[in-house]
Amino acid sequence: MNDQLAAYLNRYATFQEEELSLISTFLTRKTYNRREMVLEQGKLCGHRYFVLSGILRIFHTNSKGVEETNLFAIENWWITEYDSYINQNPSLNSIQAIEPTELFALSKEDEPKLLEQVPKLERVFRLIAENTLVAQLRKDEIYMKQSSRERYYALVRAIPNFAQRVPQYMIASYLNITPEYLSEIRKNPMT
Amino acid sequence: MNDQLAAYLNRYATFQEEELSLISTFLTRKTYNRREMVLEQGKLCGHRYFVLSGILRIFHTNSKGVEETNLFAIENWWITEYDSYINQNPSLNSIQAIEPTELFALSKEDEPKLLEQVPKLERVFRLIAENTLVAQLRKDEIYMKQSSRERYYALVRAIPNFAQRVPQYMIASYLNITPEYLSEIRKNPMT
DNA sequence: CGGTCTCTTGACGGAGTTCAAAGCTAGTGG
DNA sequence: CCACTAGCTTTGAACTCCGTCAAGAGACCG
Repeated sequence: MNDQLAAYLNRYATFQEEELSLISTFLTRKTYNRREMVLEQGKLCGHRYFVLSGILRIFHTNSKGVEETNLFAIENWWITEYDSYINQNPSLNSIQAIEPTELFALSKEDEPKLLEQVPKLERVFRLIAENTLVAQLRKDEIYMKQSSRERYYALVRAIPNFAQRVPQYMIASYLNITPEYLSEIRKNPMT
Repeated sequence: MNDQLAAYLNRYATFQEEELSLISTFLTRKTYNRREMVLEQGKLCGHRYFVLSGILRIFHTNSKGVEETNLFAIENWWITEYDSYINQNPSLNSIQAIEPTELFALSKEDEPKLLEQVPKLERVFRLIAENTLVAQLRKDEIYMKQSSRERYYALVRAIPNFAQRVPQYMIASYLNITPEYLSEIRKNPMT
């Protein structure tokens, strides 16, 4: 079992070496290049992903042909296109590697088998979902009630180097502002 | 066991009558009047709630003394102040009944005991958490990328009678617009 | 019925958008 | 290893959505 994932899982429950090895057999390690697609808009999302290194983004192209970035995932995050993965609807979003990215993939078909063999993971996956929900609710509060400038600096403070690793137009879309206005914000940090 | 909750749980897994009765013993049924507080801002949130009838809202009073409503919960929703419940931080939000409301409460201390006695619920709670996350992500997409007018009508369409059951200033806050502007939107439905 | 809470109206201002064009940068191929 | 080019970022002017403030009109409760 990969050390990084083992350390991650042990934050949620205590796993024996054999359990970790067993879990490994259900995971596929994959590598993506810069800008490579992990999932295409319109397809079914059949996997959950655990990011080992790099950055993924979830986005779609809207009716005007403009990309809208909804989520990022960095190291040590589980991510998937939840609606498509859970309800097996065609995915409204694509998933793309921004940097060269390494990840583990767990398939939708394997998930129930894995949970049967390692029931402890049922709880771990619940806790992950709940923590993701708390993070999303926190994002909500920040993005609903704060100004664009505050949202930008909240993001920059939260993740060091993020602004250097991700193109500005993706950050602008995630923050729900235009690239032009983000450019202005960066020019005058503290009006 | 209450029929309504039994029907709800059976959507996620198959439960025997004895299991349902056992679950019942962990739940406390409570009734709240219009405008009564279920949880006060600043306290620890020690329960999850399943709404049988009525409406709850999660809100807080900001530094300017203005109420900000973050979430509503109607019939057949589980709700709690997630950050406080999960991480046992003092709650940043209050929970309040908008209408006379009936609910079941499950306490934080009882939850592990219940899950031990009915392990099947581990999976059910995971699915509930994941569905709540999907709903929240969907809200995010709508509220980040659509205009105030579109957000309002999306909400009205999604939940029949909602605008009649909830005061406008709470809806305005939830939609992140001023009551004044919501009033104008309602005056000119389709500019 | 009286008072408080809620909703509406209107004038004004500012944060953020749109559009168009120019300036950079970083991959790509020669 | 350099030059080209496509894509990204910056600039600026005009415009618009929506917030703020203040005052009035309903509506609901005891």
